Amino acid sequence: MDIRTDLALPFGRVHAGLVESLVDDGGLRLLRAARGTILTHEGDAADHALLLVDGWLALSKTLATGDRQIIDVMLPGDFAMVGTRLVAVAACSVEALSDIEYAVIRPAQANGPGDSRARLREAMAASILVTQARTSELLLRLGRSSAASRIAYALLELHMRLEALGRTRGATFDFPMTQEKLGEFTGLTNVHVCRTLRRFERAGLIAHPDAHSIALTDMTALCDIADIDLEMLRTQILLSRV
Amino acid sequence: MDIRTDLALPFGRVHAGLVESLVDDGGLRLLRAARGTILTHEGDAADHALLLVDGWLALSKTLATGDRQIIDVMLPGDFAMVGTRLVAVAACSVEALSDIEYAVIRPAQANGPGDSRARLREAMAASILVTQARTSELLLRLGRSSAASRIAYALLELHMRLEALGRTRGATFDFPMTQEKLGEFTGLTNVHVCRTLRRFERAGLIAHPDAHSIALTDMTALCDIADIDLEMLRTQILLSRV
DNA sequence: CGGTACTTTGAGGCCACTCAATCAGTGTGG
DNA sequence: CCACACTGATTGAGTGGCCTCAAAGTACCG
Repeated sequence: MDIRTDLALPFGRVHAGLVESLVDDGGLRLLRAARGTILTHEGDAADHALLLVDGWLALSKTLATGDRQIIDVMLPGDFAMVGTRLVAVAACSVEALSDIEYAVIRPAQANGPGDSRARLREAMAASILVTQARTSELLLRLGRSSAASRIAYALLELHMRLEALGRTRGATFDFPMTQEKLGEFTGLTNVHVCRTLRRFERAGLIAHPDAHSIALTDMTALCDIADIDLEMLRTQILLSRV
Repeated sequence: MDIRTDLALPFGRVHAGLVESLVDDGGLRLLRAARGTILTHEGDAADHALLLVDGWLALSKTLATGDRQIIDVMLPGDFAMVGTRLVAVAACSVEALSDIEYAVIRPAQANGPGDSRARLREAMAASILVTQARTSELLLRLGRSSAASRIAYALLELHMRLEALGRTRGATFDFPMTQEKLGEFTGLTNVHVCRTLRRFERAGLIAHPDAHSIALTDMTALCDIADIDLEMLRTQILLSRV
């Protein structure tokens, strides 16, 4: 299946085929990276954006103590502003959570003339706003919610976003993150993530069809734990009110 | 608010006198609100932005349980995207932390022609990026830092931003937030904020010249606790490397 | 088949929370 | 001018959620 045509979905406005037309322009070149690759270290010189075409990717920040926090998980079709012209330094590290396919977007490319460039700018702007909404929501959870609530929220958010991309099989989806990474995302230790997931599993809220998949078997209960209004989440976090 | 075409390309400096020239244009009207006023509730219909001219203002989100998290504190000169044309619903509540003076910016106004409008769009785009940087940094702290570290960080960030505005007297500045609000900002209870502040005060890290001011009397120690690189913070969070 | 990365489970400890009482400051109406 | 209400700060006692440390267990891969 060709992911690239799905790019339009989360925004409702970006036309299918955006990536193809940009590639055809000679403006974008698709790159690959293996799981675990760190594309950018925070603090590196950077004034570009990334377009993730396939796979999962994490934006994270690190304290001097070495503790890391994932700021946002990017899924296929998402943009990330790694650096800007104004501050040409990467604010976050960028790490591949799975094998990925992506493109680097340089300022000159986004600023170029032509219809496909204009659509690219629109898609980037929309993505920035959605990223901000997701980050705010995560901030709320980290500040105010229990471990169970945060993990339930993370799972539900990812399921919902993947569903909009057509990458779920019912309540089941591929989940390339380790418990360690899920801990970095939810502000917990890998040990406590494990305990919480096992608890969910014993309670019948989730299941592990195989090692790299997860199934949300009782989404109502999970929503309850996560303190989520699904409809609200869909419009605000996903922009999928089309 | 249609900033989409501008968002892609950041973006010059905000010129002094921007507000004045906009007001003179008749495009903006200055409004006032008293401390404690909630300008917008999250979920309200909204497609406008705010420009804070004077005072402090908080953007916050609330869980169904009633727990609130302040996402960002706005200081004079800051913009907040309350809603966008794409998602015409307020993602955050907007509350005055002090008596404030502000202006509402409607999409038509920001999109208008003229040099001052163009500068307004630039300033808004820059402000969005800086807000995102601040939010990410806060997220890192909420996920990974102790109470003392978070509070030290909050105080240092606010001092630094106020200093850039010329609103500090050395290490001292007016601080209109209650301990309750500081707790909402740092993800702590008012009780624990109190304990931590008293501990700082006894250790000589901060002082209370009067009821509504605070002095950071040992900034080096505070930076140490907050795990901050001051220079890094200045460039990334403040954009003041000029 | 050894090595490595990841998961799982137990034991124990600490940080921040809750509940609760007191104190200080500020404004308000009689 | 004082009594009262109300908001906010302070401090104590006790609890619990999540962390740390540690040891097995499991899956994958060369």
